[in-house]
Amino acid sequence: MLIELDFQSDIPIYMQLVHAIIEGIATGELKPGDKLPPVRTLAADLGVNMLTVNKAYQHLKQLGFIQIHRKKGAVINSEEIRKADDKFYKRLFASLRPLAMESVCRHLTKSQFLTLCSEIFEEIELKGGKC
Amino acid sequence: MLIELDFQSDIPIYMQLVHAIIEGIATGELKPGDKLPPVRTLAADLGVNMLTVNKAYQHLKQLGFIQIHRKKGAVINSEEIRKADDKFYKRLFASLRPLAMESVCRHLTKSQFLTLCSEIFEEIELKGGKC
DNA sequence: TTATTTGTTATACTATATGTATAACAATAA
DNA sequence: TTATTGTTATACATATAGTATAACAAATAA
Repeated sequence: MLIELDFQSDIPIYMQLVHAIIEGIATGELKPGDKLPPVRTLAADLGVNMLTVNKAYQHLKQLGFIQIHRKKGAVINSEEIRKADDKFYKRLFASLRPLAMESVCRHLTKSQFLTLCSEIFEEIELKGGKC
Repeated sequence: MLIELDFQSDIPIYMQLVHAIIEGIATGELKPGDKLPPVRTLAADLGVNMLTVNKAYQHLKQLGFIQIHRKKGAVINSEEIRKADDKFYKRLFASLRPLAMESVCRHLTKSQFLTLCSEIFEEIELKGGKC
């Protein structure tokens, strides 16, 4: 799995890592039971500190996407465990709201906004994700 | 215009302010030419520091939503100035992507995601916004 | 011209977040 | 037992967020 980091981005490195791995799960590249690389290995590969990778893994664990065992390492969770719950809906809604608001201010129609969203989902389908 | 802040939120206060004002513009509550309160006044009303409000105004100016004059204060820009440009599309896309990815991981279908977005736009329309 | 309003800037301080660098600790599978 | 792996601790640097005060600067209105 190829992970590209943008060290100039205002998005923290550990968050970019979280996003990359979630994208891997969404597209089916990472399947339940798959192992993530050891923190030391991934840190070396990406040229970042071990603790940065560890922070990303902890975050993914918190979100329910992986389980972490000593020695076994980080493993992708089963699909059941990561189902959308009320907490997620609230977070999703709270994230989408300001984006929609600014879009309306900038004269994007509802239709244009939905089309943009559709494009993202089509990209996921193209890579093998089911949605 | 009523602005409610959540001091416990992980979203910075100045950013919550930015969102609130953008929402006001989206719904039509704030129209081109309308004045925002002086930084001191708004800061006092909200119980935050003057510089926090100033930061929000600077951010809104940067985004093209307001103009700031000495003495006259902050004024909502004309609709033309805040049209969506390539920079905004990129930002919007970059923000939507991880949300869509995580949604797919949590078994939201494309259709469910689009419905959720639609609800937000309907809320905007209900409040008088055009989209 | 003068006074007032308003945004702007400067300084200082606190707390938190992000990231690096090292090193040691602890569990567990082989 | 040993090697691997996650975990934790320290220390450090930098940036962000927010508060508190105060002074500066422009522009409008009297």
